Amino acid sequence: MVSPSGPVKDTKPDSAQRDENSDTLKYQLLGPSLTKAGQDAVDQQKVSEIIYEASKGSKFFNHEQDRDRNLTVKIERILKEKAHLEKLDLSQDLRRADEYLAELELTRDLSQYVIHVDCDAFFAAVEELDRPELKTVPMAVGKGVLTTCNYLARKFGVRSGMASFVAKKLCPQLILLPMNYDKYTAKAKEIREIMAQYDPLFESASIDEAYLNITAYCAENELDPEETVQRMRAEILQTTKVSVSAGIAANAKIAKIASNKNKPNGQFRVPNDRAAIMEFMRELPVRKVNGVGRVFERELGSIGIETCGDIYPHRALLTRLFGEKAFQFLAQCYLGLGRTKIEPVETHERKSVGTETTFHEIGDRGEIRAKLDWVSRELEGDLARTQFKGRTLVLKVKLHTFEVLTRQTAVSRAISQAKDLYNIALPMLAKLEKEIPGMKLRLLGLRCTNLVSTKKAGINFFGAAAVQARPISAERLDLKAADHEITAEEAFEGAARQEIQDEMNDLEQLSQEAAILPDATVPTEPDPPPAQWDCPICGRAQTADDRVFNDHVDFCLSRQTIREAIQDSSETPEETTVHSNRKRKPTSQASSSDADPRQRRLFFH
DNA sequence: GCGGATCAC
DNA sequence: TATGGTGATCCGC
Repeated sequence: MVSPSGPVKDTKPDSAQRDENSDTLKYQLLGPSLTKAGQDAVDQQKVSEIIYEASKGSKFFNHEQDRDRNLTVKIERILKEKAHLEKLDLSQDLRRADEYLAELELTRDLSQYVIHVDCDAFFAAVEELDRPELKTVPMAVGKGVLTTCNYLARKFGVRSGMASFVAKKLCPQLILLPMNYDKYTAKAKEIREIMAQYDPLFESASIDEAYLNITAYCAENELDPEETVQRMRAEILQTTKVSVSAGIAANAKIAKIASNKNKPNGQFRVPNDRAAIMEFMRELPVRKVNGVGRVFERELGSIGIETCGDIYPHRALLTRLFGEKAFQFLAQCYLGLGRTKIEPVETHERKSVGTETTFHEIGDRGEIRAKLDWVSRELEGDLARTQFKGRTLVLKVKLHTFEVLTRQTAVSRAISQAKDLYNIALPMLAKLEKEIPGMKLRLLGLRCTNLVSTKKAGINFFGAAAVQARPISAERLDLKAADHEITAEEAFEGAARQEIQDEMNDLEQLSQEAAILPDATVPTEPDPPPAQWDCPICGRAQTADDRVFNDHVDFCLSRQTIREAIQDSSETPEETTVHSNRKRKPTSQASSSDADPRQRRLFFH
């Protein structure tokens, strides 16, 4: 935690500097969804005061204050660097920037009609369908933190992402409803069925958002994009009783921005015309662009970039101040470029599976282990559902101060069982406890990365569905070259190997079905000796050296697995008990693609 | 490759 | 009294 020695005296901070940046902090506390719709008629000044007063002195508040101070320091560095750069000869940087802009311009594609469809206050709207009387009162969905609120609630300054007790301060009569995720999923499905008629390859960006390419539909039906979208929105409203808003543009980035223009129950089009697009972007606050959050907004603002049009005069500085990726992202913002390729989300390759849970502050080591046990089992279930194993395990903790730490361990073999997850995670946890005496947690999470698919290999190798299996299969086959095409022979070998692996896994799973996690819930474990830890599997004392220790645990795990597999192989029932569609967790799919500032997407045609 | 940070929803 | 869960990417080391 950076603690600047005393309040920062800055020559020209964001706006006005009062008592220790309370302005920027208050702005920070307003939350991330400030730029969303429905806030125009709200007295932000008053709202921020109320939030500030409600939060003051809490641990959350103190953490936000720390972050705010750190950002102020970082911005100071940026400003100093900028002043330094301006004394130099930047003609090289300027030329490079202009070359890149020219190169980007060549990729501009105005031939497609892309739309972004966004349900209006979706969760709240679905609840209002069941209970129409809620339409006339301010209402929000979510416990602890709000996920959505209706437009009446927004009039009070209530927003998604806000702590509910703060929302109650802003609007004491606010009705709070618990989430009904299954209900929202069902309604989302109805809406998607309609959207599929307009673009069968549409892309779900989240439960309540989608991108469609309606170019073909417009041509076939001899309709304007605007008429098409009117028709689709009317159809959705009529048959599902949910209103949606839409943006129409030449690419996904602008369509997304446009869908917020006439919310709720409206649509907005930016014509497929270069001049119109450039003009639209020129006055657009950078914060409206997907990928620019509160932090980047402040950083950009500090050097005088508030709208996308402001990017151009600063183009020579951007790479040095924010990095290559950020420059490329901003260049696309200035030009109004974005992807035109819309594809089903299933074609995306998943990169991680994780679970985390927040609880009341816990300092007791036994209780923390019980939480780890629970999270391990949750993750096992999620991995079974998604059909993955992981070769890297990431432990995440949030301290009682709201500070977040992660630790990861690479495992030589892919794991998915609660017992393995727990056993790999425990040493990481123990090490943290050693590093942070008296550690108190408010969150614990586990995530698997470096995924390996456990889907049956069979048809995927030869059938049309091969697209999904390819990248992972390549890894499974130990192919070194990423772009290596899989031959039928290799595929067969891979499939055969997979069969064996699956069998092993099944045996493993069966053998552990009755087994309780070893030492999983030992209530009070004495502190490990300062220089050594006990291996969670064999119990032998090991050194404190990370690598040696982890290697040993890994070794123990694989040995144990083999032993159990042999023991149990005499009695192998037919079927493995797979955790089939158990409780469904709100796994909002990753919203895809044009979301990251540092991610560049070029589209050649 | 690891850990911190940012971002979206 | 009290501030979420899932997934992704980028940066600096």
